[in-house]
Amino acid sequence: MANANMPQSGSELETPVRVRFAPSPTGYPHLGNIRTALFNWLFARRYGGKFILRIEDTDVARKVEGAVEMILDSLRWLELDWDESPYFQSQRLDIYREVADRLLNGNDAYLCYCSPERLEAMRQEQIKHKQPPKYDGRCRHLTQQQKTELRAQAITPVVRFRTPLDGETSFQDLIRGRVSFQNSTLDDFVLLKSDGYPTYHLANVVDDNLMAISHVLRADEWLSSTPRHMLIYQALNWDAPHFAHLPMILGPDRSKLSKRHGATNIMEYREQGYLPEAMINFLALLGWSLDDRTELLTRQELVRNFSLERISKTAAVFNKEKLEWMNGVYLRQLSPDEFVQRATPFLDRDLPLSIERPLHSDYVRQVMSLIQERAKTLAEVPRLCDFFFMDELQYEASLLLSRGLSSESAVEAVKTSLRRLEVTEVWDAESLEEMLRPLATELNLSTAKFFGLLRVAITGRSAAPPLFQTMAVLDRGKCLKRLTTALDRLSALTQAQNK
RNA sequence: GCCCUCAUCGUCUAGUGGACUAGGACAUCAGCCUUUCAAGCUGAGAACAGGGAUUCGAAUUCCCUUGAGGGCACCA
Repeated sequence: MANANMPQSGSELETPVRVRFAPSPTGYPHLGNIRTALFNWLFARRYGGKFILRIEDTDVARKVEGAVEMILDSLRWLELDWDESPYFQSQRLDIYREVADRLLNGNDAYLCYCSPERLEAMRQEQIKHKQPPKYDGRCRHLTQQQKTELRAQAITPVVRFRTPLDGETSFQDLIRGRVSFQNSTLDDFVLLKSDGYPTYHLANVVDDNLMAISHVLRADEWLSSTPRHMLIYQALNWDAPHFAHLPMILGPDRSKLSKRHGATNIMEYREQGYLPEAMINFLALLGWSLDDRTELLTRQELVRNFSLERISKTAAVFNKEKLEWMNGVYLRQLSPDEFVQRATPFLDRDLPLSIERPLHSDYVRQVMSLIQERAKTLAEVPRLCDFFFMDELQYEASLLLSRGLSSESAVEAVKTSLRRLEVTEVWDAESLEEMLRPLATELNLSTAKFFGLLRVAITGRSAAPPLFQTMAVLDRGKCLKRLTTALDRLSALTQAQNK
C-alpha cells in the first residue's frame, strides 16, 4: 500500500493534520455518514490534528428542515467533538463566486447557457444510443457574437469547468494506491449553478484549500469525482490534500445505504437503546481492525491504535446481530448505578402509563440488578421488567400448567405455598429458597414444574429473572396477592374444564 | 452503455510468498451449567469466485473471465 505520505507520528508530520466531516443537510445522518465522521475524528485525535465540521448546504432545493441539528446531535451523542465551529457553505457564496471568476478569467471555465430541458433531452438521447451521458460542450466554443446574443436573452448562465479533452488525471489514494482516469471520459461539469450557489465540486475544493485540509477521508462513492477535483486544484495552482477513500457500508441487500434499509437515522439507534460507546466500537470495526482477534476496544484504545494502513478496501455489510451482541457486552460492563441511570429514561418512556411516576428509585435499582445481564438494548428493559411495576398481571391461566402439570396438583401446590409463605419470617431470596425447595419434594413435584408454576403466578410469564430473587424484590404482599390470583384463575380453569 | 473500485466462512474480519491441515468475532447447531430466561463454558459445521501465468513454493504477485459495488445532474 502506498503510504509514503502518511504521518507516522506527531513529530514527523510534514504539515499538521486537519481533517473535516462535511455532511450535507439533505437528510438525516446514517450509519455510513457517521462512520466517516468517526474515522476522521479518530485520525485527527490519533495524530494530534484538528477535526473540522463543515455543513455543505449548497443545495437549496433538497435542504431538509432539522437536518443540521440532527447532525450536530448525532456527533454530540457519540462525543465526536469538533475543533472549529461549524462552517456553512451557504454563508461563503462570495468566496466561491470569486474563485469561479478566477477560473473564468484563466480560461479554465466558461459560461454555459444551455437550458435544463435541453440538457435532459440530450442525456436521454445519449442513453438511448447507449452513449455515456456527458455534456456535449455546446457552449465551450461560443463565438464572441454568440456570447453577446445569449447574454442579451437574459438567461442566467452556469459556469462550467473546461476539462482537458485528452491526457489523464491520476492521484495517489492512501487506501487504494494510484488511481487514473482518462480525461476524455470526464465532461465539462458545472462549478457554479444559476442560483449563484457552487456545486459540490467547486465548494469542496475551495474550502478544503482555504481550511488547509491535509487529508480528505471520505466514502468510496466520491472516488470517481476525485479527478474533477484534481483538475480544479491544478487549474488554481493549489496543492491537493491527500485522499483516502473509505470502503462503503452497504445494506443487507448489498446496496448503498438508504431509507429503505430501516433505521436510517443514526439517532434512532439511541431511541432503540444502543449505547454510544458500543456504537463507536462497532462502527470502528466496520472497515478497520486492530488485529486478528480484538473486538472490544475503548475509545482511548481506538484513538491510540487507529491508522489508515489498517482500513480495508472492501465494502462492508452492516450486521445488526453483532451490534446487538456488542451492546449487550457494554450493558453488562456498566456499574449497577450507571445501568440504572441509563435505563431510567427508557423506563419512564415505555413502562405502561398506568404506573405511577416518578418511579421509586430504590425499587428500580433492585429490579435493574436482575435485568442488567438480560438486556441487549436499553429499549427492551421496560418489557423485561414491567411485571415488577404492574398491579394486575395479564396471562392465560393455561400458562400455569406447563410441562404437563395437572390442575389438581397446581392448585395444591399454590395453596400450600401460600400457607407457608404467609408465615415465613424473613423475606429474602435465600430464605425463600430454603423454604420452597424442600416443598417441591414434599409436593412430589420436580423443581422445574413447581418453580415454573410459581414463576408464572408471580411474573405472569415463563421466562423471567430467577424466581427467589424476583420474589424478594417484589414484597410479600404482592407475592401473596399474585398467588391468590393464580389460585382463582386455576379454579376458574378447572370449572371450565369440568363443564 | 462508459468509467472507477473491490473480491477469504451467511456477516464483520486476520492474513503483505513458506510458520495456513487459512485464525478470531457475530450468527447457527450440539453439549455442559441450571427453577425458566439470560450470561458463561466446551465443541461442531462454515470461506481463499473461476481460469491461466510467475515461482522450488501462492489466499498472498501478474493477466483474463465472472461477480459485486460506486459514479456518469444547474444532488451531495
